[in-house]
Amino acid sequence: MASSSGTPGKKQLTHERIVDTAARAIRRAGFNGVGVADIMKEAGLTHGGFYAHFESRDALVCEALDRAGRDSAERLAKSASQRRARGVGAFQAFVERYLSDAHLAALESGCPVAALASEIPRQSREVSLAAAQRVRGLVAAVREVLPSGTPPEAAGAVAAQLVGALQLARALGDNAEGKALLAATRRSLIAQHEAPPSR
Amino acid sequence: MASSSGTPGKKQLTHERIVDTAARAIRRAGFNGVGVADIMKEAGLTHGGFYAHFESRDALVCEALDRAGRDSAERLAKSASQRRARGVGAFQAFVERYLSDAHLAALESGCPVAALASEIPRQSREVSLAAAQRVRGLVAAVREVLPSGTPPEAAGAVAAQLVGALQLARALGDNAEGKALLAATRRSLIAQHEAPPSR
DNA sequence: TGTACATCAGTGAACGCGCGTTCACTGATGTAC
DNA sequence: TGTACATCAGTGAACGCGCGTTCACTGATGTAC
Repeated sequence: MASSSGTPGKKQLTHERIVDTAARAIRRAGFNGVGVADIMKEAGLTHGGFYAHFESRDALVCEALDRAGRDSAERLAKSASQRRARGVGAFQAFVERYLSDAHLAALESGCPVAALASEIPRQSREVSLAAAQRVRGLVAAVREVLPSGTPPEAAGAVAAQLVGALQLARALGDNAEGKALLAATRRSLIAQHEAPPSR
Repeated sequence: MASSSGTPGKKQLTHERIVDTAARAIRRAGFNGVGVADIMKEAGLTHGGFYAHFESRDALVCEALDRAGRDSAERLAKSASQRRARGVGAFQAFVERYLSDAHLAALESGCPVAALASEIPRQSREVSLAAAQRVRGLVAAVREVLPSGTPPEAAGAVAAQLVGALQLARALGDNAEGKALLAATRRSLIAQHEAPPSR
């Protein structure tokens, strides 16, 4: 009998590897842009074993969304906290990292909401519910860094601007045009929510 | 010999009907969510005749993007001008219509950028170039209604917020939660760009 | 300690299905004389 | 004016391909006695 809790076990490790691979793959290629066989191959397996790990492709996609959300939030928090250590406010640090040129280029390891948003309403109920949770997670993350004095309802509008800017910039291309849109959005957001005038 | 310019001719009429059908279909179902046969059927034809009208599926998608952009811009302008006739400023009218509950529900006839943005970087070169043009068109439309005094570079950031809000609201569902996000974004945008204090 | 058996993770061929694209054909319309 | 023929828009069967899913099987590991 394997350990039911505690250490992972071989199958669990494989399971996590598949989820991790899928989390990157769906951000890179879209919900329907990559097949079960591709994901398994990328994880170093053959496709036949897939259904020993997941009930369906959709079930994997749901797990992959969770993983992508957690993963991206972690990276973002880490990178933003480095910025805060240099005296930048929490909100500004978050915005500067979310709307960074690095995030523009990092589709595959970036925010899954930005990578997939317009496809969400077209997914199965199961998948779109999991994706809606990622949206709520992003809005909550924004709410936590809003400057004091900003009403918490503003979080949704800010999240919208973050997600939209990354998407429009990516649609324009990872070039001067896209980067200019990102930069303009950074400036707009930070100016709008800057600390009350020091006087 | 048919009229080379002027009146349409039967084939051209059919062509336009296919493009129109496709313009709605790709907004509803995504770039890859609807097949050639489905579109032809919806246009009242069989799929065999498709390649007499278009060189490839991608070629149709490009035409459909143009059509969707023009179509949506027209609706929006019309609806916003009605609002302006009642004394609302151009910027506010535009924002209120773009972020209306009606637009939230009208995926199929709404802004193609909001309907498709996150899929754009994954399309063929041909299609993603056509889609980037739609993004530029939207930014230009925003620029035209920016209140005087707002720097034109702000247009990209505003467009990002418009697109992002519609997408997040749709991801949350056409319900109270989605509508609340839309409403919060309307307020945020209008408050931020309101006419200079009347004094 | 050694043998026999059960379990388990993963393999690879096969299924039914829908896709984009091609092509030989049909029926209606227009033109030549 | 009437006949013969060319053109044209659209039809429907067929192609090769990739997908999600199923399943009989294999080889390694663990357990019983």
